[in-house]
Amino acid sequence: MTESGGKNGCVSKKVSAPRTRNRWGEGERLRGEILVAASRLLSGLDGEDGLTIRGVARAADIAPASIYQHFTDRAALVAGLTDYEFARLHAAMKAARDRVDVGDVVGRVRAMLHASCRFAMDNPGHYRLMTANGPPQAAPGVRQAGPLADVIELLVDGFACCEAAGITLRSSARRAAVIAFVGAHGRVVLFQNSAKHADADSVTSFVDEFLSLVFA
Amino acid sequence: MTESGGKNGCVSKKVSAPRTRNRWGEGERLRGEILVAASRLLSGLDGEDGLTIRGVARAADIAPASIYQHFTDRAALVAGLTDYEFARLHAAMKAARDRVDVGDVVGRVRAMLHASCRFAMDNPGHYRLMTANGPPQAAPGVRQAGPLADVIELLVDGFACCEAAGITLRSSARRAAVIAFVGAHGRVVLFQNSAKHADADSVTSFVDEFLSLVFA
DNA sequence: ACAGTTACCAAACAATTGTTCGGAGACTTT
DNA sequence: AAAGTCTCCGAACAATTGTTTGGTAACTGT
Repeated sequence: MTESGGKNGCVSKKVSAPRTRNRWGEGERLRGEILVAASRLLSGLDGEDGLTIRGVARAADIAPASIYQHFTDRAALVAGLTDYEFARLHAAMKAARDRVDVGDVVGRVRAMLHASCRFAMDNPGHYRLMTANGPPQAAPGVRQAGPLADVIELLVDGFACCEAAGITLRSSARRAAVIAFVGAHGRVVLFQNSAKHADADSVTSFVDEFLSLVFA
Repeated sequence: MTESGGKNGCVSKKVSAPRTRNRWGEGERLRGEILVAASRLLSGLDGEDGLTIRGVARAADIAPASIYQHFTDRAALVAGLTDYEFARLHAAMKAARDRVDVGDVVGRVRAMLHASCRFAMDNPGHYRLMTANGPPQAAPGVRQAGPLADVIELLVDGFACCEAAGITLRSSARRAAVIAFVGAHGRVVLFQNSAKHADADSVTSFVDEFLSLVFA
């Protein structure tokens, strides 16, 4: 209770005792820093219960009140963080895909799936947050399917390229994309529930086997 | 809200104002009721944040202190609830399997998967709780793989029966079980994230298509 | 140099949480 | 009937939470 003290809170690292510096002209900047701090904090403790306004403020080394300039609510915060994380995943998959030669169509799909798995395994808390909140969108119809759809669309494109290259799928491209993504996701969840986190490679190899099922 | 009041909480149904009845001889009975109440409460709001000691006590219409006779901690409560839910899932799958003729080996596997999907779709909060807490088992080695392993073993048995009946799989029975379970789980998650919860049948049909991939 | 805007914060508010302690009431034993 | 035990509860404790209000410092335009 009184440990906040006011002057010098005896926290572990940067006490931030007097106060943090200010910046000018870019109010939007703090928003990004808040998101980054929230992301880092979510990495530490993987439960979404720890994602509290005050906790984020502590992680970002700012005052709790400062968050309300950029997020009206705690709900808005987690929504913003969810979008942020989805953007990260989307970017990671895209980058992994573009790192593979354009001719290797199935290699590009595999790269995207592997990137997705790695993202999910590296930050389980984020992944849980992303998959936890889907339907409850009170806003009257601006977006309907959530940012998850964009990620899947990435895979649909990849499979469509495979089809265009003459490779036959055992389902439609969209169906194959859903199968692949869903399989990868499920396997990662299983990985996180297994006691021994020893082999992360087994997950990617599983994904490969999975892909061989939808092809051919 | 101030509706808690203090003296007389004006809750909706049974105010439980004076006090609840007592029972005799069976102290273990309340434990079950607590679990049931917690399960029901988790159904209402699907976040695991709402799973608070006081909330469970409110749902069970008992005093918060009464919980500590059966669960030392809040952690112990959620652990107990997790086990309880896994047992429910296990029982549901087993029952669905046994409802199919013993000769129809693939039908039995399908029944188990469908039961798993239905369970997950009917109670998303429970399912999230189950999949959220896997590894952190501080107890020195009584059980290692968690109750999820039992569920998967059920499927492994099913696929093994398929193999014994002469049906060829595209992977080993254990691998096929993991693939099938993981796919079903992932598909359900996707279903929960899709805005329109319209078609629950599409999930089960997806599972069927999925199964046709591991067979043949 | 003055007002105006931007960017941030300290302190307080009401509410809720986990947990503990000392009892009550119902039943059994003696 | 007295003592004992089992089962449960009321009330309090300290801590933490989301959110609001009223500022203060930095920087801008004029």
